[in-house]
Amino acid sequence: MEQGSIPMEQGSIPSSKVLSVKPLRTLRPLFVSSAQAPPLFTSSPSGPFPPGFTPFYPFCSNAQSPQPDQMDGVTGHAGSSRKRPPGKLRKVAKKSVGSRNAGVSFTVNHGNAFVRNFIVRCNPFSKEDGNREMVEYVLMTFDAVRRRLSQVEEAKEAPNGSIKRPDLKAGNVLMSAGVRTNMRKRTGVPPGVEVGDIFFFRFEMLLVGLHGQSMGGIDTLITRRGKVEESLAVSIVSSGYYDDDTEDKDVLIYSGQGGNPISKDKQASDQKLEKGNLALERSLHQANEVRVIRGMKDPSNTSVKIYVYDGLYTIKESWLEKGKSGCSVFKYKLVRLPGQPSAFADWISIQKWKAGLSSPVGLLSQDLSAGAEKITVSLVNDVDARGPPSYFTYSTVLRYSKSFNLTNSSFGCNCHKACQPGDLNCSCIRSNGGDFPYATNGVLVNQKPVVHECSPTCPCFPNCKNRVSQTGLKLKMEVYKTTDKGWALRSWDPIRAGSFICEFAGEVVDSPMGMQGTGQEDDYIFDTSRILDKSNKWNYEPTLLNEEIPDESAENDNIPSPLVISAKNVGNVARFMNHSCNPNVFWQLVQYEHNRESFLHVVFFAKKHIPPLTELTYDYGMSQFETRSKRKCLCGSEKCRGYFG
DNA sequence: GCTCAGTCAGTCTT
DNA sequence: CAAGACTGACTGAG
Repeated sequence: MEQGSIPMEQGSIPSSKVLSVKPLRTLRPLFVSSAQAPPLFTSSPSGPFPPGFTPFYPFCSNAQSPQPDQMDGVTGHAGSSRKRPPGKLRKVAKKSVGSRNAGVSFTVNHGNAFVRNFIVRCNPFSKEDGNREMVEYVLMTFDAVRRRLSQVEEAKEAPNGSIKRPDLKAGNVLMSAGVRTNMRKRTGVPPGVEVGDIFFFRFEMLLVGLHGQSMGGIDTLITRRGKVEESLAVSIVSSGYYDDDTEDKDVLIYSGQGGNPISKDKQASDQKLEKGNLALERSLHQANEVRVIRGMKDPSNTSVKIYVYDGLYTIKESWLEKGKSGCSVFKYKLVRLPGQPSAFADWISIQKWKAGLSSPVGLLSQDLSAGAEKITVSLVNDVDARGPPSYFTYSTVLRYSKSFNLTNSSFGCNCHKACQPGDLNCSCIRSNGGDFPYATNGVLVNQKPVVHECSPTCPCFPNCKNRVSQTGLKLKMEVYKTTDKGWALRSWDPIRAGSFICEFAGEVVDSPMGMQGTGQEDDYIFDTSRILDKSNKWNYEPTLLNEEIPDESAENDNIPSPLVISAKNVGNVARFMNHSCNPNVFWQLVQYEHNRESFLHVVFFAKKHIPPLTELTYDYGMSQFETRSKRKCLCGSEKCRGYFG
């Protein structure tokens, strides 16, 4: 498959082989009407808008969204090919029941957006039976609260003592606030959860109704057969705590529960045919569908465990055998039902690719970056016979033609180790409003106008946790060809929400205006002044944690000037990221110094947990002006605006 | 730098 | 209500 690295220098291959690739980006240069206009302005379609902007929102086109169903699966990867379960969306009923009951359940009289949002979404109906939107909402809310609790704990500012387990605390907060879904237990798929979805905490699976135990590996459902009540197994988690056999992608040999010594001074014991084990035995005879969740190590951080929903299995056999401790252990053989999208199987394939035991179909180049990145970037085309993308120079950094003067430069901290969360003597932390912007594992806590990172000029250690975006690519990326959207970007590694993905590298240009009319249309423009739809809030909700709503107006006054970047001739993997109206990635401005001058960077972070081989997309936003170049959006999401650009 | 085993506080369901 | 289910972040040895 490997055909050597793709040419990075012009002239090394015949020009006939440099294909004119279909534009990935359909951004068009735009005029900034007012120098005073805040560049980071975001707004709902109803405004308000700042002076100098004329917003254009083609939201009305939802009903005639040009997204054909047959687009599902065309790219042949997990992200776009997953099938929505045959849902009982019951939209009409949901609306009427929800609006009638919501006010009864929640008589909170807060006028804030979260409470309104919360009442609409977390109505009794959507708590019992979910959908994709509800599942994503619950997961985003959980992680935002968890990140905030983690941030507060690390700064040792926790108001009610220490929070050793922010995941459990966040789970507790959401449970008591009723932010959960699919509470009605069921066999089969909880609506809104998709095969291949990944989870970083047991609580996440509990909150979306995938697995209803905060610790237990076997979840059961009590059923009635005539007068007899009995429990069936509905989902299991294979976590590595017992000796399960997880070698086969379609078969799982699962151990029953119990018998493991809880502490060092306790003895192992024989497992008993009771509780979960009994339920599994009944499910063997009932042959009901059992959800299987496979826990495994995060390949890019082995101290982190990830749970992968691998779809429905049925139990084919059970037996009793002697475990390593010499005690009896129940074993259950589960076989995956055919016709489901691949999930765990992808993880096995990726392992083999990484180990060099096999290659993905259509591999054109081992490293698109030609050594520029610390980790290789694969180039794959398994949809047609064409070659690599058109020529560009791979650069990992943003190139400024002139310095970018920022009025609020602070020129670094004086910390001499790693900067410590909660240390208000650190000027970099003070620049971030006192909150350390990143929590454990380097996840961004909140979106904000600008994140201030420590710089190479700061005396703190290079491993200071406030340099997340400067450490280079950490994820194994793949640039791959789609059938309808040109080239696209995805990761072989799973990505946790809030994780750093990459910077938008390229050349800073004065204004996209220069390109107009020259016939040199630039489809690789990134412009911070484009309007984003922020209806899906990513940040944590202060009212859930009884916190005051912070006043960010002061911070907004210091928003830097618009930043326009072209990645047409120079760029990194970010130039291959496509637009989506329901994206899994967002961008964030990050500022740090170099040679005593401050520079802005556009940095991408994961909005949700992203399974391997899922296309990475972000919202390109809307030009403030009506332009001729608005393009049909091919994102395929339910809330697709129809057009973008 | 990396992996592994050990430690321990922690929360839901039955 | 107590028992039982096992996690996740961290620490220190190898």
